[in-house]
Formats: sequence, C-alpha cells, structure tokens
Amino acid sequence: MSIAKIEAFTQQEQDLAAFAKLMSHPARIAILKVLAAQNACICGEIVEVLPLAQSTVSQHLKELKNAGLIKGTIDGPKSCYCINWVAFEKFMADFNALFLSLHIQKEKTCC
Amino acid sequence: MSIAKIEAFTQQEQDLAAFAKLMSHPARIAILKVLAAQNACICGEIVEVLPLAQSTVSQHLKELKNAGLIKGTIDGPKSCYCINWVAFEKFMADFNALFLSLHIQKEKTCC
DNA sequence: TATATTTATCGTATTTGTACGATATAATAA
DNA sequence: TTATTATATCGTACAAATACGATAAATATA
Repeated sequence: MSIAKIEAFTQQEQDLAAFAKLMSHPARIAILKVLAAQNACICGEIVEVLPLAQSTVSQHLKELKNAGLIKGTIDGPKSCYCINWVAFEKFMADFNALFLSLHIQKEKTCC
Repeated sequence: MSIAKIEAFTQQEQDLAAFAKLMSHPARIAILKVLAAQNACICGEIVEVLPLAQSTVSQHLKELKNAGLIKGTIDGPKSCYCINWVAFEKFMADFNALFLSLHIQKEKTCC
C-alpha cells in the first residue's frame, strides 16, 4: 500500500482486484456460505458459527455490504443480511471474462 | 490479521482466500495480463509497462510464483516468467465451484 | 579480468487489514 | 419507563502488505 499506486492501473484491474480482496479472507467466504445456506439471513447466527468476536464479524459484514456483495435490512433489533446475487453474478462474470481473455492466448509455450 | 485466526477456518476457505489474495492487487492482475499477452515471458518488460519500481515488481512476481500461479526460469542474467495454466485453471474451477454451490440455494428470498 | 546488465533481496517507511473489548445505538419486552 | 437484546461503531494494538532505494548476486560482454 504505502503511497498506494492503485490509481495508476486501469479501472478494470482495480475493480477485479477489489472484488478479489473481498474474497481474500476466509471469514468473508465463510460468511457468504452461511448467508447462502440459511433460509433467513440472520446476523447473530453468523457470529455463533464463526470463530470471531461479534465486532469483528460486524466489520466483515460492513465490508461486504459496502462493496455491494451483500444487502442488509433492519428487522427490529436484529439485522438481516443476504447475498446480492445480481452483484455477485456480475463480479464472477467479470472475473471469468478476465481469465478467458488471458487463456485464449495460451498456445505460447515457454519456461 | 492481528493474531490471525485464519487457521480456524476450513482448508477450502483458506485456499480460496489465498487465491483471491493473489488477485487482490491490480499490479498482479496487470502482470498476468502481460505474461499472457507476450510471446516470451520476459521480466524486464513487465517493469517497463507497470508504474512501479523494479524491486516492487519483483516482489509481486515472487508472490505469484510462491503461490504457484506463475513459473519462472533463469535465462542468463534475465528471468523468464509465464503463467502456470494448470494451477490457474484449478484455482478458477475451485472458485467457480464455490460460487455455484452457493448459488444453487438462491431461491430463498429475503431482504 | 573488469564492466555492464538483469534480477533478486534487504532494509525501511508507511498504509491497510484484522482482531478484540468497550461502548453507543436502536428496538423489543417487561 | 426501564431493562434486555442485538448490532454497529469506536478505540486500539499489532500483523501483513506495499512501495521504494540501495545493494547483492549472477551472467554476459568487453
């Protein structure tokens, strides 16, 4: 990070990196699993399942929400989260598109 | 990270997170693009293209290599890198598998 | 052999990420 | 209203990531 030269890269590169960053912590992957598996998108249950403090889980949820990968609504004193499938699908599509665009030139052997 | 509770998660979650971490910096995505686009897998050329110092690029290359996503061979005083497609394809397959396993339960509406 | 070239590594400064406990906030329940 | 419950945010500590210049290491060239 440091003087963070991130802005020197293309928007596509930045967007893909930002999505990957969301997935770059096992806790956030675990959270997505819980959200997908549960009928309701509880919040407190996530805390129970994960080996982390409530405040830490809340922080991870906030990151996922800020990036638009999950949605959250208030349900009384509880918070209800769920996956934003439209966003998630787009992220995955973009990610796969990058891979395919690289892969298409695979012939070139070296190393 | 802190006391890094990463080991408290499943191996699958850790592996996927580690791959995502590789892709979580635009410089490393840009490096993969260069490697895929070039006929030869030069190293110095990457430095020329990226808005980063030579030492920084070398660091990113090392991370990609340590994770097995790229391969590197010595060619005189130069270093020759290229994408390890077998590894890359496996990473992508695992990543897509995660998404599909989550997505399959999509029906449940909430939020 | 001496010099130039290329890349890797070292040392270091700075930012970001992660984790926790403590506390604030908001809504329900008594 | 007061207490309880659920979640978010704050403050803080520390680890990891990122960046650079300087230097080491290895090879090629003069």
